[in-house]
Amino acid sequence: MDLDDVDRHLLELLQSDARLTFSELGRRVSLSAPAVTERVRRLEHRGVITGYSARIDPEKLGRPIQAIVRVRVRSLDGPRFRETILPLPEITDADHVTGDECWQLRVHCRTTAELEQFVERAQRYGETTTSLVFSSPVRGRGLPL
Amino acid sequence: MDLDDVDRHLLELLQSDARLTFSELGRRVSLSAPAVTERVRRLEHRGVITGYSARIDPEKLGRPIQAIVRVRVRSLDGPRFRETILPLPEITDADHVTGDECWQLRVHCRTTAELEQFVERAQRYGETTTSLVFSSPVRGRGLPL
DNA sequence: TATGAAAATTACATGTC
DNA sequence: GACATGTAATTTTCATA
Repeated sequence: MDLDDVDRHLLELLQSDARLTFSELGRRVSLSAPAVTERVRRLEHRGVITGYSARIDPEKLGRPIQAIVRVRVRSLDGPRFRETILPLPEITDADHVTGDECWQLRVHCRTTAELEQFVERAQRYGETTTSLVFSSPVRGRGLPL
Repeated sequence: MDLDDVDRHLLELLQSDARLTFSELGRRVSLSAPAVTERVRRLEHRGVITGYSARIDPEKLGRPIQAIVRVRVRSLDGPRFRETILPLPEITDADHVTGDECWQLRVHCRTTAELEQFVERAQRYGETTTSLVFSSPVRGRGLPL
């Protein structure tokens, strides 16, 4: 995926502040704004950059309970699990992984009662293991460039 | 954290595209650009918005191996684990959780050999369980508003 | 590099307590 | 009247052909 040093620099800058203007990016990488715009467009187009998002504190949105729920989904239940569980809005991340606890979900709930209810629903598709998150010292840290 | 409907609307818009201009946000929520700017600044200042970041495809950066590594860190080793493992650049997320597998790490490696090396380093602090990520049907989905 | 658009800043209006 | 929150007008900066 031949990225040159300037591309990598731009990715690094956008990873830490996605709202930097093209002009500002240009200053930081010593290029004109149009040149930067073109590079960023290309990075988007090639799928290197897949989007830009605001990070929001779940607590401030009234969802202080964060948990990681692992589910040993029985193989026949896979499709139904995907259809009914993955769209639930309290899920922010869902990974399909190796091992027999084959799904791993990050959920953000308003209360422990809501978490209990979520786990009960997930349990219809297999055994679950739930860990409450105390803290996340690293969250969405940028990849090295 | 009293957020009104406009705040929620702005958060939703910025969650799905953090590069929208204030003018564009203003159009979408039927408010003037300065009014929107003021609201967004307040949301940032109150810590509701904690930042803006570009999402980048790890594969396109030459890191196709993604894994979730759980570590049963022995309590005395906690501080050293934080100091030496958490800063490793292949980690994008680290959660401290309940249960005896008390740390959960998401790592992105260039090769399985690199993952092996990572796991060996982590193992100095306790037993590990590693799951390779096949796919992540939900990644960083916005919270409901 | 030139243009039209957007951002920052200032001044002023409105509504609520 | 004081405060929060909005609009309007102006200048500077930015996006883009």
